[in-house]
Amino acid sequence: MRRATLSRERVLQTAMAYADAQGIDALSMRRLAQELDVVPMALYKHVAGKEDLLDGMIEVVVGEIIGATATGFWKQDVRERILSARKTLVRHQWSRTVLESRSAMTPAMLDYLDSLTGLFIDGGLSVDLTHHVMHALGNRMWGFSQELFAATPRSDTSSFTAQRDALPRQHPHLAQIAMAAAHAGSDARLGPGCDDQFEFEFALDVVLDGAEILHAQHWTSAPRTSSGPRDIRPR
Amino acid sequence: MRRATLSRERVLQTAMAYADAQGIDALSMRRLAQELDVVPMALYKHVAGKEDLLDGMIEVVVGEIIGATATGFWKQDVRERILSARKTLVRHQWSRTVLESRSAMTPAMLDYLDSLTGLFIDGGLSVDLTHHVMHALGNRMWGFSQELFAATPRSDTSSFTAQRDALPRQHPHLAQIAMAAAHAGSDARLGPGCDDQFEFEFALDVVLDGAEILHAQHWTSAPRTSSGPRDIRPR
DNA sequence: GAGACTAGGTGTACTGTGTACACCTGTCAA
DNA sequence: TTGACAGGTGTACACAGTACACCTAGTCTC
Repeated sequence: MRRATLSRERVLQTAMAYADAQGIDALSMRRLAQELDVVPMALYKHVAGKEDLLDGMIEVVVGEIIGATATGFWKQDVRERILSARKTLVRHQWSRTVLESRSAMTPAMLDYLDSLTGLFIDGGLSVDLTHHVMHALGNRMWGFSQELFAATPRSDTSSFTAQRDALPRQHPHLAQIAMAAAHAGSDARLGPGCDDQFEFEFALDVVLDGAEILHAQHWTSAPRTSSGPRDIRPR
Repeated sequence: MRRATLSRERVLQTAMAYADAQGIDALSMRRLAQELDVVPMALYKHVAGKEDLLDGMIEVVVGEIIGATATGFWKQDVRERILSARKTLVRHQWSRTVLESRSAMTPAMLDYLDSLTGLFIDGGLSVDLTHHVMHALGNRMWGFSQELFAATPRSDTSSFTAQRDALPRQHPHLAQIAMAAAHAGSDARLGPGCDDQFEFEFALDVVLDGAEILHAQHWTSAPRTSSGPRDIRPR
């Protein structure tokens, strides 16, 4: 008589669907329970708590990332793997925020990380260089970077237009960029004028190309002088 | 008779000190009020709400970033400015999280952004290239990147050591990196084995060096083919 | 001085959150 | 038949942010 009985699986799936539709902030234990036609505390039989719920959701998302077929070229393989990760994470907007908020790694995250690392090492990069390039990738390895410009200037409604008009005077350089982007993009605002996908790939390629150069130069991390890889120079 | 009367200034300062000491999660309107020997609602006469409080705190932190003295070399200027930002943000650990959670820009953020942009443009980089390089920097421009490896594997206490022992088998590539880092660093864990500052500067330099190369090549963004700057090649 | 205005601290109360804990109930093994 | 147990229920608590009505002390004007 019970409606399709609960399970961790079903809890996670419903939570994800809800977060997809209503946003991660709208997802509370109570709402989720309601969504499942169940009393809030019922969830705790399948999930240790909210933290565990979020961990579980991330686990599912990361598990959805499909591996790339090896081409033999590490750079291309890494590129495709990360763009594939991006596709997955973009389907679930909330995962960016949640992933960032997590402080411990889940098994699926470790798997992804390890396989990505493997692409570099198997491609011939030194362990040393691979390590630092992974750091350089940062969260980009998950398929997103901080879309900083997505943050529009303060929208106090009142001061907004004022600030917008004053922008060229107060922030001439930002105005230049905004206008250039507006020329190629949709409208004049700082954010939506940018092509997220393009920006992402640009940044990704800067890092991968840098890695390739350092690799070709047999770069090795100095005995921690903290001066970085300052030996890349054009020509 | 009133103890040193409240002010937005004092509210923000106290909030920052509290967050510095107790962490951002411990900071609630009620705790903050208590800290100021005042009833919670008193804060709302100086701050519109919690969001505004956080915005204000960020405003102060970002305002603390000191400008660099121009050397005439854009790359070095940018580098120093960002490392200076890093120094400031590192003093207030919580600012990383808060900055990321903000969805709108505050005036101080716009100022910083504009001045950073100016360093590129005044250095001779095209507006186009500057734009994309800013994106490539991402949050690194604020002095932090996602310290991904800071997240240790699940610490279930029980499964932790098990997982640690099994790591070389299940995640051979991560194990390689961990061992290499342990050799140079402190202990064998994935996180603390890394020198945060070094990693940060490495990543920063990869991006800046990439920018320099593209600049020297008179790079220009293709008519949005979304294929990125794939024309950097060693030799 | 007298009254009004006001900036700013107070008190109470409401909604929403995560979750501890005791409880009930249906299923299945012995 | 029994009784263990997996899993859904109900109540209750502490904590969050904040709306709203209130009080109070200082200042400004006549």
